[in-house]
Amino acid sequence: MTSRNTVQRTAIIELMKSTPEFISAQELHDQLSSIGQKIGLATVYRTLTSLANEGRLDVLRSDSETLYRHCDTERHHHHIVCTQCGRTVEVAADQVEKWMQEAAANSGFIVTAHTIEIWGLCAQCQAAQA
Amino acid sequence: MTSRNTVQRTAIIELMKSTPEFISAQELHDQLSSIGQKIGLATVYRTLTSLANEGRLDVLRSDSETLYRHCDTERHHHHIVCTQCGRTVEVAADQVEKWMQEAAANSGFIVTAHTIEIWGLCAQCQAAQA
DNA sequence: GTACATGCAAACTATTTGCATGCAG
DNA sequence: CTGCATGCAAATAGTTTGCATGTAC
Repeated sequence: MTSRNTVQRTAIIELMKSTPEFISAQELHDQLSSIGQKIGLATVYRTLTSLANEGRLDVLRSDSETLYRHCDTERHHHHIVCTQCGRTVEVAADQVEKWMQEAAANSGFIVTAHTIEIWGLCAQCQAAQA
Repeated sequence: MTSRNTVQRTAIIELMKSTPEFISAQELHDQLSSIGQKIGLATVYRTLTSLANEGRLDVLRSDSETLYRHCDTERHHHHIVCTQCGRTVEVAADQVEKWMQEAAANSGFIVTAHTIEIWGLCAQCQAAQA
């Protein structure tokens, strides 16, 4: 459960902390390489998986790849992603969360995990399209 | 937009209609093969993708693979999947749908697509676990 | 000193694509 | 007959893994 404090792991954690958007393992690896941080792609994958398991990263399964983002442990939220420009905004999740629990309870289920992904058009792109 | 009426396409549609759970392209291919239906894996992928685009199949992105299920076009709904036994129940989505539109509107977004995936424990598996 | 983390390359999985052939319309 | 659908095999993309080496503790 306690992971070792290696240069690579630290570099990943720091970069994730300063990255507000979701990012793929490959992008992360590219960025680290471009700033001179020598690190193997496999290590990036291993570390991201480990951090996600520890709950330190949010995971988003996009089209064909897995995206990670520094997790704001304070509050749980979801995102709306603009399919045109990629702009992302957060959405508080309290209401849905409650709805889910209730809906599940109706069928005798207990909710243990969930993902909500919302795509749409942001104001700018709506205007651009008109 | 109008697809041709081939034996393979028909076979896939029929099998999907009689399959209540979500199923992967590979499983579908296996089943068709096992009942003597000769069909290429690539065709299964192509047809499933096409049917999903036409809105005739629901798509669920599971762990590392994509699952498809015959779509009940009547009403839009989501699912709760038991992580233990795989049992699946449907959940009407009206409320969440509305919540999403509102939440999006607050940020100037228009919702164009969404996925909601809920995992949990069904009554049976809760009991088995206790 | 010892076990766990890393790097590299090879392996793997799910899916996609190029191209020649078949069959629906 | 004409073009889209198919089958096969090879290609691809993202991710995982085996193994030798490095290093945190």
